[in-house]
Amino acid sequence: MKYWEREKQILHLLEANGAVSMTEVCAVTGASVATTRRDFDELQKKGLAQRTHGGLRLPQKKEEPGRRYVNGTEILDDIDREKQLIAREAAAQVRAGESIFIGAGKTCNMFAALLRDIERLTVVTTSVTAVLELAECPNISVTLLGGDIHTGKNYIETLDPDINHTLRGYFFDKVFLTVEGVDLERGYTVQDKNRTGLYTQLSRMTRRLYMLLDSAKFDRRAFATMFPPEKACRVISTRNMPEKFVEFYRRQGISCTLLPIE
Amino acid sequence: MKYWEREKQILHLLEANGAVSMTEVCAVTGASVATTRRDFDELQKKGLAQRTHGGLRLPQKKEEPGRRYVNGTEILDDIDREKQLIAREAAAQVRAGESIFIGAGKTCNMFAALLRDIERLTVVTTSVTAVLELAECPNISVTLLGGDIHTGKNYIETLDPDINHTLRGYFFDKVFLTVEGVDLERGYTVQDKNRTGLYTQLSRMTRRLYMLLDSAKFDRRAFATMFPPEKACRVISTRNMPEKFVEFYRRQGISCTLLPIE
DNA sequence: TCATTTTCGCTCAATATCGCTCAAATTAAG
DNA sequence: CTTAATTTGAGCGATATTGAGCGAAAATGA
Repeated sequence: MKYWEREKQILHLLEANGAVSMTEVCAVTGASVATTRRDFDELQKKGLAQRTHGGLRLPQKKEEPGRRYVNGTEILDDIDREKQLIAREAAAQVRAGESIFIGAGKTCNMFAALLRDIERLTVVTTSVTAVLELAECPNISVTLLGGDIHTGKNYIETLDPDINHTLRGYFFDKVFLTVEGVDLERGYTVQDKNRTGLYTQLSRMTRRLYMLLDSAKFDRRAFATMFPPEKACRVISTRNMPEKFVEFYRRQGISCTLLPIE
Repeated sequence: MKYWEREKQILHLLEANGAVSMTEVCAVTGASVATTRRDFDELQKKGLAQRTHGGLRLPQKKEEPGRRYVNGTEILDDIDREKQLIAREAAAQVRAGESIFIGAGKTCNMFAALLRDIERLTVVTTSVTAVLELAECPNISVTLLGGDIHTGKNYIETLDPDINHTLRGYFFDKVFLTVEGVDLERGYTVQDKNRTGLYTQLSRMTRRLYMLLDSAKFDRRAFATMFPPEKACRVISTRNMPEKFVEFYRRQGISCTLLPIE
């Protein structure tokens, strides 16, 4: 019997019972204890199981800090479904060879995860979680702007009040941002005032500023105002966008993509 | 029998069972082991299967990009056990209220994960993976230096050739670094030359420069030289450190902690 | 606490498989 | 029909896997 057959059987037993004994496995696979021991070593080295005295058990999945951000693109509710649709539409706008900026937020994480196959892409971001989605892509050059670490519910970002020095000399084909709220009087608002400087600067460094807005953002006001709603060049949202916003963007001549909810 | 016929049969068997043995395929296709071996090579080169000893199996489900870095503190082998010991000893050196720098590497990730309960800690780092370990700690102020993203086997780091501007004005109580290799003639060496500038600068910005060295580092040379071995203030390693290094550090009067392997 | 039993880690020999080279066979081209 | 190119099969030393034995460490039970 070959190794992969034994491995399959062992893992099968493991998933069924949560743990298996050495003798049990030997009986099932027909291999000697020495071989089974080596198999256990192998499984442990792969991180698929954990050795104990006389057997093997499933690795206890510890919910360590920081771990949860790695599933920051999971779809958990209806709003997340909207975010996913918006992210997909945004990713369809990106072409090979472009230079883009990605903001911080769950929509932006989802967006980043969809860019992996685009050739010769240059990405600049303040989102540590977006970096995780793209770090291993050899076709993508990723630059992370430095600063103090701030955590949101679904993302980690860097914030630097003096970031504008670093940005000098850059130009982006497209900039993709999310915000905490949009309001027709106050405009786009975010929770952290240190973000307003960066985002305002970015709006001057590109000709295509995309705002990614799910329906939870409308008529909400966060602490700090960034810029008025007509500053965005393009808005990507869903058909859940309130009528008065649709009306407003249309009057301002701002291209507004309203995706159908499946 | 032609190649594509065998290929079709092999793939069919693979999809049915998840894996096939060499002899099994030989029996079915009627070809010799040498030919079957070549077929296996071909399938692997095309990415349609993965070779193992004695057979072929389906390519294991690729874990999503970024995911693997989140388990960047797992202990998988003896060297990792050393790293964990070294990280624990290093963490014991850190006091509440201090300002420290953490380098990039698996040892540094483990080290960072052990700092979560220290009060009023200020951490500066270039390691994105270390940030993940500390991001959610309200008692720790984390600053991530910006730059281009580079990935190692167990870590993600930022590299910026002009980083020294950003560092101006900082002072660290302690700096914790790892390297790719130590050599008595060449000193500490790293793979990426852009790291040497930062690390050399750091050695001037603290009175306590700790080098975290597991036994895989000794007598290895990486591409770029940083600084001579006597530049470190303190070395944390294990009793596996070769005698000539022990001797060297002792003669230089460098404090050298050699942890017992459990 | 101490003795017994099981399990562990290690080494060593036997076996199977691998990678490689070279000759034979088949196919393709002139 | 001849010749070159490709594919196939076999042999051989090197490497990897396997199973058994043995002393040490760990779990078990009185």
